[in-house]
Amino acid sequence: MNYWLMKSEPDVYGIEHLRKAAGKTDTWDGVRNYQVRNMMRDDMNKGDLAFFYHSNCTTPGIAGIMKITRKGYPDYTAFDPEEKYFDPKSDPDNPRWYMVDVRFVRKLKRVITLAELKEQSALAELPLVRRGNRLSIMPVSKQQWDHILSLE
DNA sequence: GCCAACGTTGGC
DNA sequence: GCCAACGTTGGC
Repeated sequence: MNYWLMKSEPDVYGIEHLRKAAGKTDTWDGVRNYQVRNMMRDDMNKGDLAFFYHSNCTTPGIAGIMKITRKGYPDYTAFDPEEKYFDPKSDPDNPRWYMVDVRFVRKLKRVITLAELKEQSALAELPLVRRGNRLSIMPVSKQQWDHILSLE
């Protein structure tokens, strides 16, 4: 089983949106980055756990935990011209973009802030805290996962 | 709102 | 295949 960190802007889609979704489950769609696409398509599996990270907001940080409930499958929002993330180059017969399904597990007792994560030498290798990193989904090692939870 | 960093696009 | 221009991300 793998661990992940997944970013979203809470003004657009935060952990409360997921908590209130039907079945507390939703699609993680709209990813239009090849590196992240590859991870969703090849490496994310049903049963994996992921941190829900709030980005581009007043206090960026980890807000909760979710579970992957469906492994990577074609992101159908890419096929719909009405969708914000429509991509005419993604062919339903040869999809360019993938998504996964996620289910709310719980909120953390408090948001573990980016500033705090940056102070942790144990997390120095986490892409999130590395300069210039732009991955919206990244792998988290078991050691990093446990360390982050110990901060809660 | 600024801007550094980085990915993508497209002309050549 | 190079690389300048452009667009996006996301912290601050």
